Amino acid sequence: MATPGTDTGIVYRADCPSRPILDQIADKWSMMIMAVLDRPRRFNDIKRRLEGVTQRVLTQTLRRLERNGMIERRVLPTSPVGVEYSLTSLGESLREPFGHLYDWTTAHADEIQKCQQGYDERS
Amino acid sequence: MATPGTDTGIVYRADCPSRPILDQIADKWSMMIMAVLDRPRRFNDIKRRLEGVTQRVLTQTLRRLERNGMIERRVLPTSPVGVEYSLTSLGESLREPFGHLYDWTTAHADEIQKCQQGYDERS
DNA sequence: CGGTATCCAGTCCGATACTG
DNA sequence: CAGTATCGGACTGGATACCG
Repeated sequence: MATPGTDTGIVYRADCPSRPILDQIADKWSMMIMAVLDRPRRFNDIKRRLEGVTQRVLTQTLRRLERNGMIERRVLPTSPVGVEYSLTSLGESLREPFGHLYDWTTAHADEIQKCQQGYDERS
Repeated sequence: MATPGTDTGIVYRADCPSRPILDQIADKWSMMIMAVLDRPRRFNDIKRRLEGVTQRVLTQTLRRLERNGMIERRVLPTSPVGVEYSLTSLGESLREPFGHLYDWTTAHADEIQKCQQGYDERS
């Protein structure tokens, strides 16, 4: 047995406050939506920028982000009606960590693909 | 209509290289596993630290992380057999962006909870 | 335009049992 | 210890239709 006293690693207990939050925000579409909201944008504008997202999923994700205080939903008094989504200051503050993650993915995309190929050939 | 020339926001095309990567790594368990791997750890050690994860899901997630080159799997010549997981240098480089995200969640946990309460009461 | 409602297929996930 | 195999239910996501 290893000396117990030296083992000080993280333990993610079920009641760890960051766990439910990661559940809510650390998914693909949430991150892409927030990346796209560099300024207020309307529903279909967002939809066009996230190639492949369905209306249903986009609506659901926007609702969840709104509930979590990341974005704000504003109905425009136009005809026909328009709806504009924008980042709150809370959401704005999340763009930076998300940005780091995004930068990391673009920087290491090739390396990851090579790892996958190697793994698949081995197995 | 807004002046088209000024609209330079991000568009996440389907062939954007970061999208499949986010699919693979931006999930709850992956992030928690990598946070826990501050040093090489064995399967059940990891399992104990991620309260609530099932053996099945942990195995699947570890396999995917291994395939993507984030972690390394090493069978220990012990009896009974042991298996040790550790971060690769690629995985190590991801801990920093993940760390930022984690710090953000802990820093804003209260604020998010209040937003959720407000939203739920309004609706 | 920006949704909601409904249906349905595919996927995920937990529980359980078994193995080298 | 560290898995694999299997099964059934829950949840998710896509397609479609319809609405204010």
